[in-house]
Amino acid sequence: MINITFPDGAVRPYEAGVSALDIAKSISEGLARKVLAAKINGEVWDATRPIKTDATLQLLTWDDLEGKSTFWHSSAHLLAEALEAIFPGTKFGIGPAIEKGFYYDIDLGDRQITEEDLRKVEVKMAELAKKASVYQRRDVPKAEALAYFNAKEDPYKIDLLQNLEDGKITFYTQGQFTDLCRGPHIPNTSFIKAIKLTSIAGAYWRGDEKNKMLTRIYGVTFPNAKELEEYLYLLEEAKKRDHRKLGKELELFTFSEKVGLGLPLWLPKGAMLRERLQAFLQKAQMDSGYLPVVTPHIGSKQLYVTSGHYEKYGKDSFQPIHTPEEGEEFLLKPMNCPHHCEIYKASPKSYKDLPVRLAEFGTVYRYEQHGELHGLTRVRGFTQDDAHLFCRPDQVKEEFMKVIDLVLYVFKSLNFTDYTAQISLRHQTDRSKYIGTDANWDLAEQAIIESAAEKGLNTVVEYDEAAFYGPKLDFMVKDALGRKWQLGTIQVDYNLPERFELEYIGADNQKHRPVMLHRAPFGSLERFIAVLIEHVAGKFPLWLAPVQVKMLPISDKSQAYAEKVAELLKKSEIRFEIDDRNEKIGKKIRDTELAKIPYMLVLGEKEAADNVVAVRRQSKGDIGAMPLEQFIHLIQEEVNSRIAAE
RNA sequence: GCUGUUGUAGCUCAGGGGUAGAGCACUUCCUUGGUAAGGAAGAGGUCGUGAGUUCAAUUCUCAUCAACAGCUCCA
Repeated sequence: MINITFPDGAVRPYEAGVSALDIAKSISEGLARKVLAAKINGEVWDATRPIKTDATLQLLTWDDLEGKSTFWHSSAHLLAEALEAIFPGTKFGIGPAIEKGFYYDIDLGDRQITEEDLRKVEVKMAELAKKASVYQRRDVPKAEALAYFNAKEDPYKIDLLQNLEDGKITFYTQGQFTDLCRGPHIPNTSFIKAIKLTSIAGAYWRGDEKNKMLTRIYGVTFPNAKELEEYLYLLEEAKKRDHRKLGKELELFTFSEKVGLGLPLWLPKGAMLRERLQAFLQKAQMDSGYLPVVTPHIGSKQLYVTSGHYEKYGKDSFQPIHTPEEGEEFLLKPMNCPHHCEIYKASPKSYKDLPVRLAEFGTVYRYEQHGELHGLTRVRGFTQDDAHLFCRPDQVKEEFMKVIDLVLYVFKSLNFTDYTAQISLRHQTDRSKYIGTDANWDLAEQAIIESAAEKGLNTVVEYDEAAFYGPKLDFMVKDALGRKWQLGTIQVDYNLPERFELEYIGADNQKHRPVMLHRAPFGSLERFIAVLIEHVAGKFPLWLAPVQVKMLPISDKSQAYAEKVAELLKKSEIRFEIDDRNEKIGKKIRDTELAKIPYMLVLGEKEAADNVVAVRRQSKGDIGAMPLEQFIHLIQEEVNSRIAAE
């Protein structure tokens, strides 16, 4: 008999050789039907694999991340089985689970696969899934494995086998298909109820462009049809919310080939949105003791040689700007921090002056690879809501906490309620690649961990993810469609104070080196606005909406009244437009609704006579007539409370 | 940067070896209309750019640029 420890701490005896599935059955049949895999002593196993020693057990279902990835990995095998049935002789690369689904890289020889073929493959997969083929695990000696794939003439699997140790090789077979695979897999194919092959793409073998290009088929599967429907709905919704599409429709920004790739042009409405966001953060920063600074868009190359950025990124960046003066070279600034270091140095600092918090909406230029440019999320010129905090080592934690507060305030104000924080620390053992003393690193890492804990953040710790110059905390937010985006970041830096020889005079009258914190709650305005557009589907909260109110005169008889109302709105700093086109009211309302403008005022002779405005709220409809003062009050209330749209 | 797909009016798109079409937007006129599309007329395009094949290229071929998707990258 062996002892199995359950997640709740309960320990129960079982026959040696029992499987997780057997154990699930002993609890309830319903549970057994849901089990996809199991975590045995922290390792994910097949639910059917015999357990021979004492172990801790956690059953994995569709609700667990590992359950899902096992499910999708098994689906990749099902895809392979279907492909082999339809296209005999297909060579297989790798077929892993990914964040949302799975893919399989295949070599079809001279054959081309089309979208229509995918539909056929889906049908075949569904047919094979119904057979409830068991995923059979088998240990295979290396020689036998090589012989198998030699016979199958599959060069990719042979390539994979070269790197595997004899005695640790396993095959999985389901139905007619056998694959080299570490596993684990779901009990049988019948769990896969809903199948969607989403796209075909090229991908190099082992991700190396020197290798052959394989065909990659992406897919996603679900344990029931409803989840697939939801997934398809989200895909469609994501398409509708795409910031590139909405940016064009709502006249927020554009690009011009003449101006250059990845260099966004902000249209008046987009610029208004940007300025509202900046004003919002500026106010919050002012309240938190930040000092605004302004620095130029270029800087001497020497500045970046000093900072070390030139050495690290110089070749891959915009090349230096030359001047008529021989030997002078300038760089478009890729970062604001070196400039800010020089501002810090402009006057001697006492320990009493610290922390010094320098803030700037600094526009930086980075030569992103051509293929990486994407809407506003990856551009070559963008504005960081940057700030650098210069503090004493003993102030790091307190400053960190304050920055966390600021970031959370920003998220809350913009209605991002679901976020996690990733703490990126040094490699656990290898410390060779980091700059700064161990004592300072320990201090900073502790500071981050403690502040995150004290703020009650939902955190993930990642080792070996720190920058060479210091540990960091990144905020990942989930948008309204559940997609994750990395936004704000807080980083500790020991490198730049060293390189720029920053100092302060301590209470001991000795020179000391300050610690620097980089932080950006938005990250970049471009990227943040892109995420915001998709999060709110273009329906900005009133406090950000480029146009808050659209006035719709019923006919030109009401034009004068609209202009009178306009005067008063202007005095109250409300952003409005008048639709004075020769159109009927229904048409004006429709166009304004589609432009996602929060409020409409329908103004006719009736309103003029009663001295009121007839208010209509975007996507809610008519909310009745009221005196103008009351409407203005309503707007101001909504702006001040930063209520989210809808 | 690599691979694939695409490039026709401001936008969304149809077409196709004999120099172009729709809807929306725009202009003018009629209409002065009450809570999601009133009517008519008009204007607007070297069919991404360059070269080749052809009597003839926007259409076919090649190159190039850009967008999109994927891969690699991101201070």
